[in-house]
Amino acid sequence: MASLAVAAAGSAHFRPHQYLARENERPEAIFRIDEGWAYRFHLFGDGRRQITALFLPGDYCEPQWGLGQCATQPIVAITAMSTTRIACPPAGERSNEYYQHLWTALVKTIERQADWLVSLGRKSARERIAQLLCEIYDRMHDSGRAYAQQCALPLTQLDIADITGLTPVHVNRTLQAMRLAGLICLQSKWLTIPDMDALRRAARWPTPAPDPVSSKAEQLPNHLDGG
Amino acid sequence: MASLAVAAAGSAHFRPHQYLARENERPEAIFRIDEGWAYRFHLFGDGRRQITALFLPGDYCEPQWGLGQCATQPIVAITAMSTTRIACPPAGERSNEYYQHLWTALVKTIERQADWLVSLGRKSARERIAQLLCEIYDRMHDSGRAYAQQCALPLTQLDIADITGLTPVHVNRTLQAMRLAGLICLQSKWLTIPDMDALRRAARWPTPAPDPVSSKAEQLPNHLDGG
DNA sequence: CGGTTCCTTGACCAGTTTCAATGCCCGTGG
DNA sequence: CCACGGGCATTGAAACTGGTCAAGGAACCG
Repeated sequence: MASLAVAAAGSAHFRPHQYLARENERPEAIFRIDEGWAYRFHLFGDGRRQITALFLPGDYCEPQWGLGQCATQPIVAITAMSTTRIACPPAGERSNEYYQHLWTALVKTIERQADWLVSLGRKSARERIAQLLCEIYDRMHDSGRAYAQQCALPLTQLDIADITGLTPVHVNRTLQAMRLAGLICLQSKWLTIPDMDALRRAARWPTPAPDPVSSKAEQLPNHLDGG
Repeated sequence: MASLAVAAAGSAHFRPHQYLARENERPEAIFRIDEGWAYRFHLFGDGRRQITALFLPGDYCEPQWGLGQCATQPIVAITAMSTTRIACPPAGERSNEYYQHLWTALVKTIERQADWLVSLGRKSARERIAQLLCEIYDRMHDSGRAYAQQCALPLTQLDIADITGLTPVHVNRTLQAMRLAGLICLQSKWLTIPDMDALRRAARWPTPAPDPVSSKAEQLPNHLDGG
């Protein structure tokens, strides 16, 4: 994707666990990620944590700042990162190109979050983890950072737990089961997917359309009949 | 909020359970909702369903169509609806006002989804339902449709289940417990909240910042120390 | 090489689901 | 006017997925 080179204003680097933004802070620039990973999260007073977005190389972090919004959730680096700063111009000086570019990124964010809502709301532990790995692989692939069936995966099991809404212990057990089933191979922060289709099936993602012949009416919510 | 009257092009009405959009359809207009409720959802082949967005009066449905995207998930009306159509102009004819207006709506969507991710990933049944009711009340209040401590709530318990990622049976039990606890009063599609603060506390929402004095380091994930 | 972080495993527990059945409410039609 | 039927709410009992607590071991880093 052509990037917003016009507005580029220098670069920024972050170390692991360093904050890219804190809650209620007004960022003065959007970061285009050239290298490294980060995540957005919510932390409860009692220690529960939920990660609500993953930022991979090629992503904008975060496009919604472009209209002068405050950051609503903190963002921290997972790995060392190198990014390009894209200044947030005042209202009068925003080009159509600027809007369209970030708009596209916003829409992608919404779609990914919607997929995640489905995952957290209705999928089993194995399905959630499979979906996460599929999504990560696809995104790494799309940005040219996957090789053969492999890509980097710098997440700890605790991170995976806080993305998928599970406990680290259960993530561990589920990963082991998936390894045993030959679905994945995961060692030293490196992910190998021997059979992508199998993993996608395990994730129920992307969702294959239900067969219109075999799917009987009674197995669907019957108030979805289209009025 | 000033609406995009400029681009308004007639109105559209829907009956309960009628589709506003189907998957992979390219909508020719955005609907500004004047009256009625709708939701976006994902349906699995095996019957599981997850609702990923709720559209209430005053909302745009869906701002992301404004760039010519396809609908990625179907949307159906909950109640009878009346809406105003807002044409999606081709790339060359989009005003800055158009972009800013819908941008704001997109960002709000992202924030609501992020809150929902936290809810589905880390909250108990009671917290999720409390959060849902808080959010609905707030949104109805903001659009001038709440009176005293009350507002309409045209959702069935099955709908609530598919929003909160629970089973209808458990929603029923949890609602009863909340009624018993005096947190809510819910009858004939009408919601009364005797004590908004109590309900907000039950929802852990909006999240009160953890007390910097009493929150010891060891009860927080210790890799969030800011690098 | 010492300390910290992360992974792994076991035993037990709890919140939520599943299955099944009953009853209510309400719109429809005889 | 009342019987019927469908969707929805309610309840109980049993099962299960995933959570909690606890401890040992491997891997990593300065």
